[in-house]
Amino acid sequence: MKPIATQKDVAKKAGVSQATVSLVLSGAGGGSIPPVTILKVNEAVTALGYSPNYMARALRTNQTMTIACLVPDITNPFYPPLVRGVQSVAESAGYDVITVNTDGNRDRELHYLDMARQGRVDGIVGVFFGLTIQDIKPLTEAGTPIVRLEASVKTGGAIAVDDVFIDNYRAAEKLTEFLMSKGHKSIAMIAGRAGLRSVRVDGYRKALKNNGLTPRIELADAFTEQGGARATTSLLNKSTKRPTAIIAVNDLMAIGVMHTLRDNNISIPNEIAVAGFDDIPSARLVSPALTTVAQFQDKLGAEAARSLIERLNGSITGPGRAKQLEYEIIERTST
Amino acid sequence: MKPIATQKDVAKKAGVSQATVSLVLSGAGGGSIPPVTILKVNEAVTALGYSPNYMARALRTNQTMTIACLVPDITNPFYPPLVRGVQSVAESAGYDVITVNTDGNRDRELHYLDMARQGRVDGIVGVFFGLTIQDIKPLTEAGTPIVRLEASVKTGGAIAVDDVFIDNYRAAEKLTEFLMSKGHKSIAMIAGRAGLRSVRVDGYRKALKNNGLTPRIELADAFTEQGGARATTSLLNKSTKRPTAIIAVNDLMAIGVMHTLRDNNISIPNEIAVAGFDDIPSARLVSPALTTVAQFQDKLGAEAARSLIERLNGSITGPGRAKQLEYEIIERTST
DNA sequence: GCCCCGCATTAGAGCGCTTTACCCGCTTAC
DNA sequence: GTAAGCGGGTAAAGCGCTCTAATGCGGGGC
Repeated sequence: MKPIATQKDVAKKAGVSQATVSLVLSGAGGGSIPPVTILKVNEAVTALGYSPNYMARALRTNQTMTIACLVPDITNPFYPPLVRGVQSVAESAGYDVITVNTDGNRDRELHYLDMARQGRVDGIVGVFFGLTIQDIKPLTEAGTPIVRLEASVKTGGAIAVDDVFIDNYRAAEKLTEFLMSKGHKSIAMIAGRAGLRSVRVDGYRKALKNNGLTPRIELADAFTEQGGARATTSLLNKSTKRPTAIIAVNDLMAIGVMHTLRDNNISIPNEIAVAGFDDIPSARLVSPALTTVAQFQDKLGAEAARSLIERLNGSITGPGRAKQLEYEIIERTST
Repeated sequence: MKPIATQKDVAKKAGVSQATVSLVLSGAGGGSIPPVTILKVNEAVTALGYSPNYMARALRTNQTMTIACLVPDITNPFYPPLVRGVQSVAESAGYDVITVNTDGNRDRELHYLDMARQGRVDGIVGVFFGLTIQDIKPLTEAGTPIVRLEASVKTGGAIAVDDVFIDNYRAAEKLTEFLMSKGHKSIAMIAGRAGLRSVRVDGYRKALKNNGLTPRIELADAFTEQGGARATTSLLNKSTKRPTAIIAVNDLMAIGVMHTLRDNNISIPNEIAVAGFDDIPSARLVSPALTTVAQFQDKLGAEAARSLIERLNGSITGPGRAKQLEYEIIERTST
């Protein structure tokens, strides 16, 4: 078990002081260090295989060059591209990313916020389900930037929290309008009980109302394929006339809808059209391929990381900014 | 911008020395601290909202309570469950997890190995494509445990590197045998050029050879749906007789195979049966549902994390262990 | 010959924490 | 009467690094 070399070891080997080693390595000598010294130090560094102790540096400089990325659940196919987006931007700015799963649970979200208070990360970008602006405020006041990823218009206002969002209200409205433009007059929605999906329900409602149609909302017990399937069964069992189109608040549920319809020998899209949200990879793979609203999660993550880094390097200060990203309705064969 | 409270601040507020605060908080007083002092300190802690500085503690103790998890690409649906498995075990042992994408690139893998040399993480669990045991050796000698996730039998031997693997050689053999038991005599395989998949090809070869059948391997240009689709087109265009079954080395490619077959009006599984590897979520969702080999990535990750933690807390030392995990052939309607 | 200046280098403080060694005032054992 | 023991605490060292202030030194100007 051989010990790891420190600057002190390098200094001894190079015949200079430890301070000089630090100066050479950080490049902060301001040009006052002659090439010969630099050479000696570099030789010693490679000879000993020195690499700087991250903790010591972080303690001293109060900078970790690390950011945290909080997501509810990495196994939900919506999030990996988002995480990747964050990572690619962060990395090219020299930051590392710690990704953590919060399960959308407030306590866990708070726990991970604490990472910043402990000086463990320089900033946080995340999808927060349970946290309010009040939870975040103390952190930003202590100088830790935070960027939120949101599913609807939102702003931190005077508080220095940036928001990057996709206007799901409008997206749902547009998707509903799209179906109406295809001639559908009876459009049902499969929704969940909580969370960010409700703005999608609101947008759907709005679109129907504008056209004098009545909404028909079936609540699912989970945001999963099974949840969507069960809700569809219950919808079909109702005595009222079948809708001609069903929108699910996410693709996973929409796929569940499709399975149930197929089990009931209902043809998609001839008898009932189906659409979802998120454009997860499976959406393209099911048959018929699912019409959905792409959210470009990678861009969302990248933009959030960019915002955070602007705050970190101080090129942006002041009150929270809100940045809206694009969505796109991807028309496939399920409608 | 109010400064974050330190132990010094707490000490002042509680009217004790900073050392006492540390003793109380770490619980290391050995019972020699009277309840009244503990109370005073705790009151001061909550009053000031103190939380310990992670970097300072890590510098002092030389322990980060963090492990790194290296995966090639988090957006590949194979990996998120694996990462989750690692995280859940690590977290319950008090460790945090840094997940990084290496793109299967050796330089990036080396770069992230360096995180351990910098004292940034206590240990590493990962899927290494480019690294050899020689790259890893220096680290283990410096006392940093490493656990590798492998796709075939592998062992670090005398070097203290644990391996957790799934015997894909046997898995491929079994899957091929399964198809033969269904009466298939002409079974093709869609493979990729590199990487861990080759043991799957070898297993397939072995099974056919044992039964006097000849392998038929079509190389794809990428381990993706498109790669599988293109390889299938090229396979179908050959003048030789069509196979009655196709195995792809992963599910993504198998789904590509299915699309191409459908485009050519070839019925699955009547004319050609299809099978894959990995049991990604989409495998269940396509139609017909894909027969595949489940690898239980969550268990794989959990087991690896467990191994690593045993090394970290010193309950295991000595040469590398190799642990084999189960796989299971999931029969669905595509065969 | 003396002073001053700039260059190269270094000593040293200190980031916040853990941990060891030790102190103080007392009681108890011999 | 002296030493050892003990409960309750503290001072201080030091983890590896950054960075400021200070040092030594050679040479040019007077």
